[in-house]
Amino acid sequence: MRKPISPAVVRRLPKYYRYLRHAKAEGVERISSGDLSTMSGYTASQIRQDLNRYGDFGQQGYGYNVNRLLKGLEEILGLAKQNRVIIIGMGNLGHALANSDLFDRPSVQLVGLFDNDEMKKGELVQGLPIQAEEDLNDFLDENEVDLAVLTIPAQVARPISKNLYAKGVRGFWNFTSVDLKLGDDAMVEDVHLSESLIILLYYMKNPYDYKGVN
Amino acid sequence: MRKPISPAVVRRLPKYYRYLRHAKAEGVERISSGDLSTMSGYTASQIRQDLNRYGDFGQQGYGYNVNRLLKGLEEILGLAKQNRVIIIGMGNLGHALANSDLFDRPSVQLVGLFDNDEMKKGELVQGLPIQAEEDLNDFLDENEVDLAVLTIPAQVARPISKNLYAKGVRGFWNFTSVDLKLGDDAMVEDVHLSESLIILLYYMKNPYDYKGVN
DNA sequence: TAGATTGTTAATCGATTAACAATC
DNA sequence: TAGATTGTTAATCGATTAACAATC
Repeated sequence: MRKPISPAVVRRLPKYYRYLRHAKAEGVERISSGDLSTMSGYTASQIRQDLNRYGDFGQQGYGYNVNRLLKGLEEILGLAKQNRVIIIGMGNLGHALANSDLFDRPSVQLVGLFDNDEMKKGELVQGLPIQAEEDLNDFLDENEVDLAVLTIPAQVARPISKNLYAKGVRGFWNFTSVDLKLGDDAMVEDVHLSESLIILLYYMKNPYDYKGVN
Repeated sequence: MRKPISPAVVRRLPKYYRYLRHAKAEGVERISSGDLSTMSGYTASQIRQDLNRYGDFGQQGYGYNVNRLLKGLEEILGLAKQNRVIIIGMGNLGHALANSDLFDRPSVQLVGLFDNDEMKKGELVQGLPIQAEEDLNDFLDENEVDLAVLTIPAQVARPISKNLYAKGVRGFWNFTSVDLKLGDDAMVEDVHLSESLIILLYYMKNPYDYKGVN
């Protein structure tokens, strides 16, 4: 099997995807690594290296066909696949995510919302009723769930995530400030807002260390 | 002046801070790089390298004094300084952030909330009234603002951020899917939720590339 | 003192950039 | 064909790890 692809590369892929969608929206049909470099700030060399790991999307003397590369990236990024998603914790952040456009793509389909607050039970968000957390296990037994969004308090993050994992959930979008400890086949993507804000404070205090975003 | 510190190091600092706070909460008074390694998954060697860039927090044969290192990190991270913060865009996400505990620290003080929806004008969130965006310029003229949280639609991100920059704001916590183009002395920290979710989908599709969080 | 653990240099590893032949 | 631009190797750069002397 091919060598694992480093996180550095993986984190650039959604950016390439975004720039390409932008180019396409502007009617661009073909694009060179140089063009993408101008848009993204990455070097053309790096962009060619990155894309070349995944196949022969380019053509010498021509560049990349925008549609073809977009299709390729959608396949690579897993956007072609459908994932069934639940949100655990319907506080302000859970509501914000449920109501955002993040789950408008077919690749991520919201199928359940859960909160342990009895008052919220039955409230409709995006057409889905908020369910009690005590109903979670039954729900997981009866429905396939691929991905869980964790917008719960830090104290309950470990036990709830372990339970979800035991019930077969393998994708975790983790908004809690806790490092989850799950099996090797659990995929965890952290959004540590508190750390992100602290990093901004650091650079405001130490602008000398700031290299610019990207 | 010292060599600029790489983003890789900077992004680990808030984690060290979190682990230390956790250790302190459990009554730990001194801690070795080996202990921190167990907690964080980073190598002890790397932790010593990182901390050593900022001063002599450790002591041979003893390790690090938790309180002393915490104090040091607070200073380094800019948590000792007060920053005046406004949120632009009081949709679901703006509300969620305003109501979160992120702004409970003295280092980040919420001083203004803005939204262009007339219906929201005057609504109190955390004791602050939501103001119309047309009042933003006056507000910026009369009040010092260090940091702006951008929870606005992508289309208006560029002009609004440029305006804020022109009025002296230098810290930008950017939740839009747009790369801001501001002066070199603007510090931008992006939270690209859409990209974060796509990265999770990528790893769910390509678990072989996943190295575990941290 | 003996044991523990840091500070710091040197070695290694990996990621980025440069260069250019291949080729459309 | 001439020009453009990729694919890909080699060179460079930077970050991580290993090792161990310093020292508490």
